[in-house]
Amino acid sequence: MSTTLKDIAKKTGFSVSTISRVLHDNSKKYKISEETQTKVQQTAKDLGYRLNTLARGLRMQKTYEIGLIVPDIANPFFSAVCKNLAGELRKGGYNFIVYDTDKDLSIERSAIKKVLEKRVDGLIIASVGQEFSHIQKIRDANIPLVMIDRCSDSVDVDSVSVDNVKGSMFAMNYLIKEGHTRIAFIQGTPGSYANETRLQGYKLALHDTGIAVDKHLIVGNDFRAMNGYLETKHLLKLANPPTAIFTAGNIIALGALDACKKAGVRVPQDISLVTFDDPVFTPYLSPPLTAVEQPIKKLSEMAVAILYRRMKNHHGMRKTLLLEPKLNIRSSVARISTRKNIIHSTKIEKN
Amino acid sequence: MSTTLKDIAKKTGFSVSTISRVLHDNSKKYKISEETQTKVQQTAKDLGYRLNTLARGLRMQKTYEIGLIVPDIANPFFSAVCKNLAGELRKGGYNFIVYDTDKDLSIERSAIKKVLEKRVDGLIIASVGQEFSHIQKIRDANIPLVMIDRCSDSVDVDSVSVDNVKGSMFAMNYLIKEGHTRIAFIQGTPGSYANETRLQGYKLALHDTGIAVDKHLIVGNDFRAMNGYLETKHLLKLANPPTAIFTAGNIIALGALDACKKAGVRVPQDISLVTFDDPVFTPYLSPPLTAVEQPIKKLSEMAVAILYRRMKNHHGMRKTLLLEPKLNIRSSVARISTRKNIIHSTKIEKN
DNA sequence: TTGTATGCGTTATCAA
DNA sequence: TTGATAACGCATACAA
Repeated sequence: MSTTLKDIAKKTGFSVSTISRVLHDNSKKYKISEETQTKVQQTAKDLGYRLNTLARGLRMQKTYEIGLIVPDIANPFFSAVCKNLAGELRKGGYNFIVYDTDKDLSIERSAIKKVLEKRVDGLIIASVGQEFSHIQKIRDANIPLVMIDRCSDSVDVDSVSVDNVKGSMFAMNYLIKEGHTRIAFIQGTPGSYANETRLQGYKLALHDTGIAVDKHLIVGNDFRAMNGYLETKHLLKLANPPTAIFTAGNIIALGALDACKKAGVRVPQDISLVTFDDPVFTPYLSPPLTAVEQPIKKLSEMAVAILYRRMKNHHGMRKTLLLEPKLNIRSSVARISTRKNIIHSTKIEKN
Repeated sequence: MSTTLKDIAKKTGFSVSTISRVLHDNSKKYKISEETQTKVQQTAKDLGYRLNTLARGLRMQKTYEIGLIVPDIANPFFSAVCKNLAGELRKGGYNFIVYDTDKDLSIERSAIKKVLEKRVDGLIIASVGQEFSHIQKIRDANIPLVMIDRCSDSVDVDSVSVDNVKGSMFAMNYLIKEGHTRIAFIQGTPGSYANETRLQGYKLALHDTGIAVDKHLIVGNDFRAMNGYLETKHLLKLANPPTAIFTAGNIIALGALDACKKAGVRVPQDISLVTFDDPVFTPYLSPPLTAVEQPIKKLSEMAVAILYRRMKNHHGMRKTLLLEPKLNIRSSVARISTRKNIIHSTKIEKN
């Protein structure tokens, strides 16, 4: 097996405590002679000594590990969050363990179990679904925890997330300002936090400007490209089609764009398109898409900051942060006049 | 603190071993009475007992954890690998710890150190750079290890990777078959494994078909969009510009496409474009890009399979797998005749 | 069917 | 300046 402090002790003739002190302590504290220090360090190197964090963690009741639980690490949003968190935590001397729950609540439950069994010092979680009682339980067990990309008043847990409602409203208000009134919303997975909040923003913006919500213009059922494609095709065939489409996620937008292209409908001349979420490729599409960007770096920094705070003080007040997204205006939206609107819809009807 | 076996023992009156057996053993082995079982399980639940994997790992010399070290988890390729590995390992009852080295060798070194200190049962690593002696050392320490997306004859380590050379050749041969002879290569980061192997395939394909390598057509220096943009702009201005561009990575291709669009050069009518790597968005670009797809799922499955094999047998023969990529032909390449070639280059010169 | 005792590798307390 | 010893929580060989 691997070398232990004991092995080094035997070899050098010193005691285990001495070895431990020169190897892992801020050894100066104990006034250990230069001589023994170098001797110990040398034989440690010779024997290929390697700290055993299991033993240390057990003894110290601290692992310097943070657990991260996300629904889908292949989603660019979460992989970016993951990367930023990693960098941020590294600064503080923490490592982290990632769990991908594959958007499955039962996997999420077992991930939580596993991560707690590992005695992580803290937990960052983007839960699936809208029901957070199992997360409340963790909090109640006094394990430092912060929810990200999700927040709920029904639960007493620290959280930092992006204001999806506001993001949607930014997009919608822009569309409305450009003269659009018939705006479709292609949803992601109904019931998911991201979808429901974005939908809410969509409705709110319409409501605020006195535009009636047309149920026929709210379509779709998941975050994939095919959904965007099919629903766009459907929307274009409507008797009174929308002049703009707002999609709940960028992959949906890809499908929507494709459907337009295949139907010979030009973006933005014939129809405008805006999407939530703004990964690397949106500026390079044809046309470059106007999109709602989420402040990922900020989100990660804040999550870590709040987690540290909670680790220091288990009983402080709950803290919830709502970060503001940003609308990146590019070339997928055209200003519209009533007249143009009519011409446009006539043209579409032939399709 | 949290409840331990001891606590349950005290409360129920049984010994710690009994508690341990009913809670973590395949308890039937020991013929423990139904009565005590239910009693123990009940109080375990009441007290909110949670296994401590540190203690168990220390005792059993096994952690059921696999370390994963990648250069950049925000890169769609690696985040997909990560996701697939997670699923694959979960099947076998293993968890995993991810480290993002941010393409930094010193971070990689410390990540390796950390992960070994955690006494992972195995390690999967996509190292940065081309020099693998530090990885050889891990192997020499008899820690089950498999390199992914990288392989080297200079090192005695299991590995599974994609045949980048072949991938490049697929792309190049297709271009050549379509009549192209002046084909530019926009590199990623020189010295990186991905870049060097892809470059090698580029050169080899030219060599095999008797086309001389023109050094002026090999340009670029990193995997980012700006690099693709700048170098494409430069290539288009050449006195004798290429009729096709092959980019070492998809983000480079985004920049290249953008440069063409801004210069009024049509893809594929005026210039053809092929790229290595094929994430979700390539089919949705204008035009949909012909691209080399890497077999990520297969790569992950094989990596885990080889790792398991190595965990069972420390001293088996070295195994290196080279997976075949696949060329997805879409609409970014045009057949070319000599005449068209000349017209094309004249047109470009005005730019 | 259940209990006792030991050790995994480390740190911390107390003593020398 | 260094050492002996206990404890962290668990699993297991051996006893009963």
